[in-house]
Amino acid sequence: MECTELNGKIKISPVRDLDLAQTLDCGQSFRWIQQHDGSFKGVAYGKSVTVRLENEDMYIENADKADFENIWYNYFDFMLDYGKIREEISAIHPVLREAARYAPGIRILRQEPYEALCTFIISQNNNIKRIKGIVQRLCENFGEKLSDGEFAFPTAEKMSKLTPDDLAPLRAGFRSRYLVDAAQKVYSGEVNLEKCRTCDYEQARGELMKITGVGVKVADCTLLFGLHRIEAFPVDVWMKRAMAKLFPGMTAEDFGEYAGIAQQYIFHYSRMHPELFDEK
DNA sequence: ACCCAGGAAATTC
DNA sequence: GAATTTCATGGG
Repeated sequence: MECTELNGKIKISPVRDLDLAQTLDCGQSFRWIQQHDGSFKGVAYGKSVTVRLENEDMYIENADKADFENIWYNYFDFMLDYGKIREEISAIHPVLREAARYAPGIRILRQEPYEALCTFIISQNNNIKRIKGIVQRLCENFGEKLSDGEFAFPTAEKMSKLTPDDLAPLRAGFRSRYLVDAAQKVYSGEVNLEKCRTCDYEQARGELMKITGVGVKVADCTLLFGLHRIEAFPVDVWMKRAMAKLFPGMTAEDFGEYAGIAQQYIFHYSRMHPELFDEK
């Protein structure tokens, strides 16, 4: 994989096993917006960029080679061979093979841990469209304004000094006090996110669940999408239905060390085929 | 008006 | 302890 830089833009090639819509708009990140020309505009790690993919050529506007090496190579998880992983987990179950074949361009992003934590706190008993709106208002109200007018995700330090009432403009409802609690525990060090990257999985879950508003599912999403624990297997309402109907008798452990990637194939496949779950 | 949304806390049994 | 209700908000 080569990265070349030309006037404020980089080109990465060849890029395989990536589809921007499947990856950026599949409910793991809430900050990417598809433009009319098919490209995606978003902010991560305090950088506002526009990303497009033409065959195996990927272009990132407003980035240089250093950004690629420090941020985007990791963000898009380019060190993992998803073709090989897809092949491996397709052998586990024929329906999983079908789900993986349906959206082979899904990758698990390496998002900022604190952002993943907050966005999945917001996600509870909520829908993706409204989650995006709340996250956008959170950034506009409390994130650093970037040079192009976009906003970074706010820091735990900034949010730790707020009250739930300060978050009223987000219209996040009962989740506001959860966000403040998360910010305070992360900023004070009572919850150590970086430790959760490498420690025992159950221990990591327990660490995150010290936060009010974080249960098993939000903890698993934080671990998968923010700390790249790809063995994590978050089970939401869609996954509950999918497991009951498509994988009866199976559990997270049956999906192996790449369970989180399998989960995302299954989640996306299920959402795109709601008719599978009609009638009881 | 009713039901649901990438759940978890609070209350009740 | 396990099962049920409640929690804000918005869209279908």
